[in-house]
Amino acid sequence: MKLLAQIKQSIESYLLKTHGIAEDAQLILSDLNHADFQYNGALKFAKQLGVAPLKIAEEIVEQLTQYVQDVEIKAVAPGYVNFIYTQSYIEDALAPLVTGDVKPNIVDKKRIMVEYTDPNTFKVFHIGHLMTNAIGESLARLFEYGGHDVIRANYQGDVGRHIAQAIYGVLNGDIQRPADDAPLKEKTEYLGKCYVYGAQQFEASDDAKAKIREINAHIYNNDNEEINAWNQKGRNWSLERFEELYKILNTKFNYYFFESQTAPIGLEKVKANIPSVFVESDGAIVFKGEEYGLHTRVFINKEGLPTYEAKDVGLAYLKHEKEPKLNISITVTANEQAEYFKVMKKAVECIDLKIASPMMHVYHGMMSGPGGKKMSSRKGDVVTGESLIEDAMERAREVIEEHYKDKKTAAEKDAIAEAVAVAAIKFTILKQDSSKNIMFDLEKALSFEGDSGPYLLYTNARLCSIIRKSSGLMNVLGRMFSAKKSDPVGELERVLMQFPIVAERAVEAMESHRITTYALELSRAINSWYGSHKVIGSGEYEAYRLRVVQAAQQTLKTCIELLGMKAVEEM
RNA sequence: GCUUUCGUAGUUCAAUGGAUAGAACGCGGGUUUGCGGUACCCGUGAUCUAGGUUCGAUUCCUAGCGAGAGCACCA
Repeated sequence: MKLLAQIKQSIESYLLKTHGIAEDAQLILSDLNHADFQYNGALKFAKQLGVAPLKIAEEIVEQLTQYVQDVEIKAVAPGYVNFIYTQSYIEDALAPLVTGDVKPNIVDKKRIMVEYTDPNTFKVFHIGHLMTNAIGESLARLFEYGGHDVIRANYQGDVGRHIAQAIYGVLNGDIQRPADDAPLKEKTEYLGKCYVYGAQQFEASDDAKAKIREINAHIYNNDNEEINAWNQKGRNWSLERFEELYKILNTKFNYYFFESQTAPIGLEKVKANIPSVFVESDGAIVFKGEEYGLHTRVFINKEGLPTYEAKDVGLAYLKHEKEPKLNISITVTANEQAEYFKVMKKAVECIDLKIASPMMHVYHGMMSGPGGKKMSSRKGDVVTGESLIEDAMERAREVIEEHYKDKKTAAEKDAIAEAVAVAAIKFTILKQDSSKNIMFDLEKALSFEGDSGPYLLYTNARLCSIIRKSSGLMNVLGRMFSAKKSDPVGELERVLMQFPIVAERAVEAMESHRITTYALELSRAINSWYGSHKVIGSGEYEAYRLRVVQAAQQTLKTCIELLGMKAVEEM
């Protein structure tokens, strides 16, 4: 927003000229009881300059008052500079909010790749994938909103021991195979069961362990027809099923990378850097992280096969080959990989600094159930990402069915139920600082009351309903507006004005939960306003209030979409 | 053991080193002829402990206690 940028710049130039301080003057939100926003630099520099903070604040106010008329500026003890928008400025500022033209003020545009979701063929899509997907997608949307160039990538595991374990299960387990024309979901469930069986046998029996190793070697060498056929078939089933899920989750990717592509590249890069970076140890090729305060990890195992580590080295090269001009290359995973990622990145750095420098790890906490237990895909007995989506949809369908009875077609109701279910799940994941662990309470996530995804959608739908009912008026709003009466600016208008500052900070800090928190606050303000302001039929206030409704709806919709949800107009 | 992340109402979460620590659920009490009550309003209640830095600490530093995660051929 122009005004904010102008104020920021004025403060910066004042500090530089008068006090010789080069400062990135951050304007921050204030408690609405005090002001709309504030600058706290006077408190920060008072000591350093040997001047009373209030005096500096007063000087800043004096400086700014010369240039700026749209806000009231006050210096307040002990040294805050408070800014309060004028009524007329807020009335004017509603217009760009209505059209959605408010964008964060990000100067430094970057090219950013975000890699997220990363499920493995033959395995179920579990809750961790759901989390990574929700977080990665909302980050990507945030970056786009901030004006950055965004590339979405998904790195799917289609080789490795887990496949061998699954195929062992297919060939040796006594598990009912689905028919050729069975739904994809049944097919992938079958593969999941085979994997669980194979993984259990791997631990339980030396004979199975040997056979699985053999199968794994066959996969890498591509030299056994039956194994190849199952590998192909299972891979296709899984990938097609994942696409169904991505669609439900409102995600699309620009690039799909596969471990089968990265493995040979990684193998070659690692081998080419022995012994300068990697060394042989106990029959394996390892990277000694201890020299950098990290730990040692195996990149090529005894059998000469690349591990996850080597494949990730290959992935780094593959990304660079496809997108050589990346400023930032983000990988979103669970925090259990935090230490791993440091070692892997350091190894890539030792090979080629240029490849490693954009690499950045964004990790999220682990999700646990109300019992506090880790949710794992290895033991079988778990809530999966798929089952969670299904449960949520089923619950949402009941409510929607109850609400609409036979007023809408089944397809319409289904679409609404899907949007509500996805919002419920994503909200739970995105409502808090994502690096912390998440306690997932199924009941609470699906609840339609209080802090929840459905609450945001409901608020939006309420506003849409008013807009629909006033469609005739909307067209003439522009010319009616200035001639009619406005309400005194209240909480809702002022919360709306906070959006640019919130969005800017969310983009810079890469923190989607700031959008969630704001969306909740906005929704509360909207519902509260709704209770005390009649819109349609409010006579001379109608035009102004409709504009407030439009600005609020547009802003809330933007928030909902930044979180990767669908802002349905009815629910 | 080492490394790492975290510790805020009864519960689940907020708060660039700044003003009276902000919500939701729960609990108690209210609001309807006005556009969607899946809403709104009022009340209730919290910064793990001990030091330190600072005009000022939930935030930064140190130690302790407690919880999660990682630490060699899985991903």
